[in-house]
Amino acid sequence: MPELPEVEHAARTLREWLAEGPVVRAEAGATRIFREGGRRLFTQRLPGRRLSQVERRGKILLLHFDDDVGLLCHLGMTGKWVRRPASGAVPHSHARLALAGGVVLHYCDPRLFGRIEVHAASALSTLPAVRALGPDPLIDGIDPAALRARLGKTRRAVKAALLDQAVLAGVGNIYATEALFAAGIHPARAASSLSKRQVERLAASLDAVLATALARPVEEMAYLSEGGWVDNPFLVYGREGEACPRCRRGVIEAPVIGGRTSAFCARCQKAG
DNA sequence: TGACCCCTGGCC
DNA sequence: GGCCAGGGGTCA
Repeated sequence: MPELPEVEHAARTLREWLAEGPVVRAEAGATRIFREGGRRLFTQRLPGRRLSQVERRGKILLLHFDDDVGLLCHLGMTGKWVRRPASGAVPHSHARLALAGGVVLHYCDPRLFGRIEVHAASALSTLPAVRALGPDPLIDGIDPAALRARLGKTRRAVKAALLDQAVLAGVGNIYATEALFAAGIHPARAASSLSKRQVERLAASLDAVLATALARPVEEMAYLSEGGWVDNPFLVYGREGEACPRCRRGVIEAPVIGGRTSAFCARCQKAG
């Protein structure tokens, strides 16, 4: 999926699109995107509602509508919202919001790993899935001391720990990989073994990597392009076998850590 | 804490 | 035809 920068972009886009007018019709396919009862609530509660706010917490989108109607949307791996000027066939469209004026917003998700839930808008921020999230780098900032406290609790690989949404909300496989490279930390290092200085470097690297991604033009955001990105914008992610862009002498290795493909330069990122 | 599973599509 | 994929949930 989309990680924090891509979900933030989705939030900004939805904010813009939903300002065009109230929902006049809501349709939903019988897919597991909706958990029990969610599909019926979606089609019944959304019509007539006007958006008041779009929040992003980590990789979770929270849409607030009037009359206390709320949506929680997680894009999973391949979920995205697309806007079409009129109704018509859109591949993998599982939910639709037709707006006054004829525009239709489609939630498309080929792999069906995403989810949409209907809740009271006033209850969105206290949902268990939201409360379980750690600090959000964009909203709360990354406090090195707090990050160190959380990483210090586990001997898991630091790469795996960074993917834990209770540690930092919104960081995913790509940006964890890139930040560890920027900080010169081996992804398999035990999280609790990092020094104060290393965690400070990691916090700064996470900040920088996410800021760079947020500043990237929309059309270059990886998850938006149809067949992957045209030019891989990352330094080590997806570059197995290439020369290290920093030292030029190491070769990028791509081991699986914590069940996900990582990438690092063994010369720049010592196992310690 | 790691293995496995959920799905489909794109690429080699 | 097999392998891989940015998500997370569950189970032992």
